[in-house]
Amino acid sequence: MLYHSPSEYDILPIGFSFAEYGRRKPIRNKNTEDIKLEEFEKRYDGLTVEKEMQKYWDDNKIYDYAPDKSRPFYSIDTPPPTVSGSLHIGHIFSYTQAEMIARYRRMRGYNVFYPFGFDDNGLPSERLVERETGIKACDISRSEFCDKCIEITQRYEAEFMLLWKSMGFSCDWNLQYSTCSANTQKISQKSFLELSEAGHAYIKESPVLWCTECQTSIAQAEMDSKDIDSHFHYIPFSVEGKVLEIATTRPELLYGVVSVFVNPDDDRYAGLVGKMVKVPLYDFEVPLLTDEKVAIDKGTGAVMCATFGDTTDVEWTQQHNLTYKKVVLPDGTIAADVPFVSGLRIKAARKEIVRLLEEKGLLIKSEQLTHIVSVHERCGTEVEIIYSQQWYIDVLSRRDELLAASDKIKWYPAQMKNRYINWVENLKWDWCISRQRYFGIPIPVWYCKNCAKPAFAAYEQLPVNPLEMEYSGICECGCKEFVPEKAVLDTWATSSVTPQLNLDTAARFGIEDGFLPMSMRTQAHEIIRTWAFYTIVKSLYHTGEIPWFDAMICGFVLAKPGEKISKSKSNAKLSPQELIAEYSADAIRYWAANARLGTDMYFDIQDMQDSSKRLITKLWNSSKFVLSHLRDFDAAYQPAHILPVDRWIMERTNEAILDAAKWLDVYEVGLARKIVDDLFWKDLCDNYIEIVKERLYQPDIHGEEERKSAQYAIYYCLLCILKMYAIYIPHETEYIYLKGFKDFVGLPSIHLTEWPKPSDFDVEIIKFGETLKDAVAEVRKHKSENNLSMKTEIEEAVIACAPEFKQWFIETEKDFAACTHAKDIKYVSR
RNA sequence: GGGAGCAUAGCUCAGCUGGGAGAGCACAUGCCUUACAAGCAUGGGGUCACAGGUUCAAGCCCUGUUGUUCCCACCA
Repeated sequence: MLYHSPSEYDILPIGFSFAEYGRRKPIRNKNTEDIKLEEFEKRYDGLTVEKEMQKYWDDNKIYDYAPDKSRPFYSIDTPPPTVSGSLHIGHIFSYTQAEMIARYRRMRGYNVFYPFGFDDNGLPSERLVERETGIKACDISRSEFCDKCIEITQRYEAEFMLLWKSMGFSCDWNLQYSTCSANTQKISQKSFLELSEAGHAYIKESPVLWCTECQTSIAQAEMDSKDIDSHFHYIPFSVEGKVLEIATTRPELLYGVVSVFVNPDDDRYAGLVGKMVKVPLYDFEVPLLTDEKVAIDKGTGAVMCATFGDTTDVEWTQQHNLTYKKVVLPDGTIAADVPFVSGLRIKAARKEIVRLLEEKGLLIKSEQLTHIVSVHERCGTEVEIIYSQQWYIDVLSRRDELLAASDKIKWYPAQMKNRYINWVENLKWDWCISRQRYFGIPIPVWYCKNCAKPAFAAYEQLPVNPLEMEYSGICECGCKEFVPEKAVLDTWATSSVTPQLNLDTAARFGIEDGFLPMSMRTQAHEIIRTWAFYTIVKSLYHTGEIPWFDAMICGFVLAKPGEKISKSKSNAKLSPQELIAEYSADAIRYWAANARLGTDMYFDIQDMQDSSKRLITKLWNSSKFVLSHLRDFDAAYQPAHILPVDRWIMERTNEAILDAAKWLDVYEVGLARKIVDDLFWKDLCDNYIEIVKERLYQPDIHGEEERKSAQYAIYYCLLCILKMYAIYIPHETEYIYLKGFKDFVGLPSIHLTEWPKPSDFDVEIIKFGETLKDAVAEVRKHKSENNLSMKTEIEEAVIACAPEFKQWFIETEKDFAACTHAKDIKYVSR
C-alpha cells in the first residue's frame, strides 16, 4: 500500500520532487548552462511584464499618432462608451476585437487613425449621477446638477482610460474626445443649426413618446419591450340603446376616448357605423368609425380610441381628424379636469376607475393577461404618449435614401445589414431630438415672446447655452423679447456626429480632405438602430455620403443564453479590473479573440483561464527554446541549401500568414487566431521542433551548415508567429521580441514591425510535410501502444511515401532518425 | 405576425467556392523526450436536428418541419 506521511517528503533525497515521489526517478537535468536562463525566466510572469511593457510603450511613444502620407490611411470610428456606470466584460470583449483590427492594419502598413472618446452627456450620465448622489436632477438647480455630472463622469472616464490602458490598447490618447466638451458642443450645435436651416430639423407640437419617470420626450429607438401582467377589462359602451362591449387594458383613459373603431367588414356593426356611442361612467358621446386596422376576431371587434393609449390611437386621431383630450400629464399624474381620478398616478387611477365601474355595475368582466408593453430603456417605466412641442429630425421621408445607404456600406457580418433595414422599414416616428433634461448639449434656440417663432444662434457664437445668454436680434414680428429653449439635445444627436468629431481631431494633423467617409465603424449589434442608424442619418444630411465604408459589428458577452451581463443582476462575478489583475490582459484578450464576428458568447472564467494560460505558457517556452538556439545566429547569412523539412515549416508559415490575413481583412479575428494556433502548436511545436531539435543541438552529428538551415527556419517562423500573435497578446509578444528579436530586426517594438507578406506558398513541400508528420505519428503510435518511452530505440522505420517525395525524405533521414530513434530507415512506394 | 442566426463528439465550437468528419476541453492508456507535467504521445467517442429533393458525390446547395437565440412589430 502506498502511504506517505508528511515527514517522508522531508527525507527525500535531493533530485526527487514531491510529484515524482511515487516513481522514485530522478528529475531531469535542466541543462541550464545551455539555455542561459538568466535572460529567460523559467516562468512567464504576465502580470509584471504587462505593466513593464505598457510603461515601455508610453515612454517610447509607440502608439502616438503621426500622419504619414506615404502610407494608405485607415480610420476607425470607435464607440465612445456611455458613461453610465462601470464597464463590464462585455465592453472589453467587443472593444478588444476592434483594437486587434487597429493593430493588424497598422502592421499591414496603414496610417491608422484610431481615436477614443467618451459619451458623457445626456440621460444615461444623469441617471448615473442621480444614482450615485441620491439627488434627483429636478431637486437642485440646473447648474449645480451639471457640476455634479461633470465631476462624476470625469471620475468614471479616468477609470475607463486606465482600464483600456491596462488592456494594452494601442490608441493615442491625444486623439481623445468627450461628448460634453465645449468643442463637441460646438460641432453638435452646428449640426443642429445646419439641419434646421436645410429644413431637415423642425419643431412641432404633436403626440410624442414620453417617459413619466424621467419626464422627458424620448425617441422610438429608446424603447424596450417588457412583459407585463395586466387585465383586460370588458366595459359596456352603448349605441342606439344597445350594449357595445369593448375590452381595454387602459380604463383610466376612458375620459380620453375620442371615438370607437370597428372593422369596415365587420357585419355585426354594419348598421351602427357613424352613430354616436356613449362612453360609460362619463356619459359623453363619441362617433363609431371604421378602420381596416381593427382585428375582427380580437376581443369584441370594437376598439376604443383614446388620446393616447398607443401609436394606433395617434394614427387614428390624425387620420380621422379627431380632437385631443388630455388625460395624462408629463409627470405621470391624471389631469386636473378629469373627473373621479384627477391628480392620481396612472396605475392608481386605473384601479380607481375599475373600482367605480364595478360599483356601478359597468364592469362586465376582467381577464388576466400578460402582454408586451413599451418601456423606456433607461428606467423601465411604461412609455406614455402625450401632446407636446419638440424638435425632430426628419427620417420618415428619407426612408429610401436611408435604405440605399445600407447597400453602399459593407457590413461584417453581412446579415447585420438586415437589422438596419428592418429598423428603417419599421420607423413610425421622426427622430425626436429634444429632451426635457439638464446635463446635455443645449439646443441653441430662443423663441419670440410675441409670436413664438424660433430664433437660432449664429455659427460664430457656438457653443451657446441660451439659458445663460440673451438673444440679441429682432423677430420678424418686430418683437425684441425672447424666451430661451430649456431642452437639451438627445445624447444620440451628438454621438451620431462622431465622424465629424474625428474629422475635427484629424484636422489638427492637417488631414481633412478625404477623411470622410471613415474607413470603418465598429460597434455592437444592439445599437444598430441607434448609433449606426443616427450616424447614417446625419452623414447623409451633412455630406450626402455614407459615414464609413465598413461596419464591423461585434457580438455580445452574455452570462448565459438570453441574459446580459449587468451589475444589477450580479452575474458579472468579477470586474474587468479584477480579471486583469488576476489573469492578465493578454489572457483576456486571447480569450476575447475566440469569437465569430457578430456572434454572442458566454462568459466562462474557467474556459478563459485554461485556453489562454496554456497558449501564453507554450509561447513562452517555445520562444525560450528557439532563442536559445539563435545566440550565434547571423540574420544576414542565408544558407546555400535549406533542408526540405525547414522549407516545409517556412512554407506552412507562409500559408498560415495568408490564411490569417484573409480572415483579418474581413474582421474575423477569431478565425484568424485559429489559423495561427494550428500553425504554432501543431506544426511548429509538436512536429517541426521535435524533428529538428537534435540538429540544432548537435552540429557535430548533423553538420554546421545544416544547423544554420534550421536556425534560418526557426528564426523566420517564430518571428512571423510572434507578429501574428502580436495583435492578440501584445505584451508577451513584445517582451519576447525585445529579448530575442529586437537586435536582429532593429525596430524598437514588434508593434512597429510589418505584418509578414509572403507572395505565395509552396503546396508541394507542404504535402511532403504532411507525409512526414504521418510517418512520425506512426512511430509515436507504435511506442504509445507498447507503453514505450519516446526515447526508446527502434530497429527499423519504413516510410510509405509518394515517389516524388522520396528525395526529400532522404535529405530528412538524419532528422527523422533523431526524432524517432530509428536505427534504420527504409522506404516503400505509396 | 415579419426578419435573421444557430442546430456537427459528453461540453464549447471550427469546417471559406460540394469529394478526408475535425479542434480544444473532458475521458482512457501510456511517457522525464537536453523548451514546456501549466508538457508530450496515443486512443475511445458523432444517424453532422428531422423529412424530402438536386448531384456521380451533400454537414455544405434547394424545399419543408421541429427546436433554439436575437432583432422588429404586437398596449384595443
